[in-house]
Amino acid sequence: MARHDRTRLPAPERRRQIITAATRLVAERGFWGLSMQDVAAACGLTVPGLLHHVGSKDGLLIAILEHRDAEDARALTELLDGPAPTLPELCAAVVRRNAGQPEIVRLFAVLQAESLTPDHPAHDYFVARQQRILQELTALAKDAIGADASGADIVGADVGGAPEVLARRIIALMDGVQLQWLRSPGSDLNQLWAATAGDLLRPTMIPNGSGSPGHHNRSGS
Amino acid sequence: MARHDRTRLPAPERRRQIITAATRLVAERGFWGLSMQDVAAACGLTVPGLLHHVGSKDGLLIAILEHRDAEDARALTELLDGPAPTLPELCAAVVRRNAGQPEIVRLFAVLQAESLTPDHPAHDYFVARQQRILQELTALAKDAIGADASGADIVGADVGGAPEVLARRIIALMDGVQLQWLRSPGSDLNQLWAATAGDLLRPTMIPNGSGSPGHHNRSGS
DNA sequence: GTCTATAGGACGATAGAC
DNA sequence: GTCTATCGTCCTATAGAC
Repeated sequence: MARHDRTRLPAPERRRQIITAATRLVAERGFWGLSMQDVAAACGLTVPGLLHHVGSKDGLLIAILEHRDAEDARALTELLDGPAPTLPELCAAVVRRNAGQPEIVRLFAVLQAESLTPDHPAHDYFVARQQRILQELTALAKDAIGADASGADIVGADVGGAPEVLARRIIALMDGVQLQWLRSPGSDLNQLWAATAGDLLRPTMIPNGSGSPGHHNRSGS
Repeated sequence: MARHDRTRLPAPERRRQIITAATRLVAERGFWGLSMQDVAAACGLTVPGLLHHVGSKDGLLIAILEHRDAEDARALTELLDGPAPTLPELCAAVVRRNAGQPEIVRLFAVLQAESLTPDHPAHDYFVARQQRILQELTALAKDAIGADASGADIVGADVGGAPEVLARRIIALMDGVQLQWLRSPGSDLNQLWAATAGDLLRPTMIPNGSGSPGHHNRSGS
């Protein structure tokens, strides 16, 4: 139907439209299952028209991830400009945000698994992302544990690796809970997280939410 | 080179070879990224030769998953024929087994994410699998909690009470830890699990543990 | 900035010989 | 049980007109 009668959008707006549509499609089929033709069709474009904006299929994926990074950074600064949140508060905030954008969470879940192999175009991105998140959360965990006198025994009473262990635990729980959430259409992520992980952190970490984070945690998975 | 000089294997043996090779390739690229040509090449076959055995691409995936089910069932009965293990013991046993077959773990990680969308050929399989595992683990968790004196009144009250929450927590942690393991080539899954989740279950499940899992909440499913 | 046209492969699957 | 040959479809990407 709509062949020539499509409005010619300005480039930035068109780009946003492309990224939005592509995000949904990548979330559904992964990168290997994504077809440029489908993306173009979803935007009312032809394939060459689409390629004019993103250069290549890999370029499209990179554009998606960069756009996601920008959005996350924006949302996070907004999230952290109030009083410094405690670790469980921060987790809850991230979960609350993710609960409203299942498409994005699914995008990261699919790409994170798909990109485990080194030749995936998003492999390096996700390795770097994983390291960054682990570092940031570990720093926050260090503050949280330091503020809690009895915190040592729930975290493991083990070596000095306690903060990193706690960070890894949180990341693992978040990833796993989100997967369960995505597979159960009726469920609510906030509720699922509170039930599954809430009282795992709260009674241990909560006393006086002090500490000066200055670190960022990115949402996603 | 090797064109006609390939040994003509008997069907069952050839089938096993195909499934083994395909398992590795699906683990690397997912189902959408899998090409029958690659599978055929890995087996020293042409594509029609491969299709003769598995019927179609979907048929190949089903064959892979069915073979996996059979293997898992075999390993599990072997695992459970001794004295009934406690919940953390069972977890450790599963982790120990998975640590030896990263390829299989990766297969499930990739397919589990990829099959979140309903039109994926393995969607129904993974929904059923998730339900089955949740039920089994919940039953075990009920026993574990029942053995805890302080948890006597936990069960009941609400729909999907404490045992299911514990089961979900274990599943989430396992999925998340395995993802972290797969992304860090040097790491050891047993160690990672013990550090991240080990003492999360032990102090809670032992009669005198000070853990307090008394928490009612509903979790969607 | 978007189009038509087309190149150039790779894909899954079928038919039929051996 | 495996092959050769081939079909039709889909893909990413390029060239050049408007």
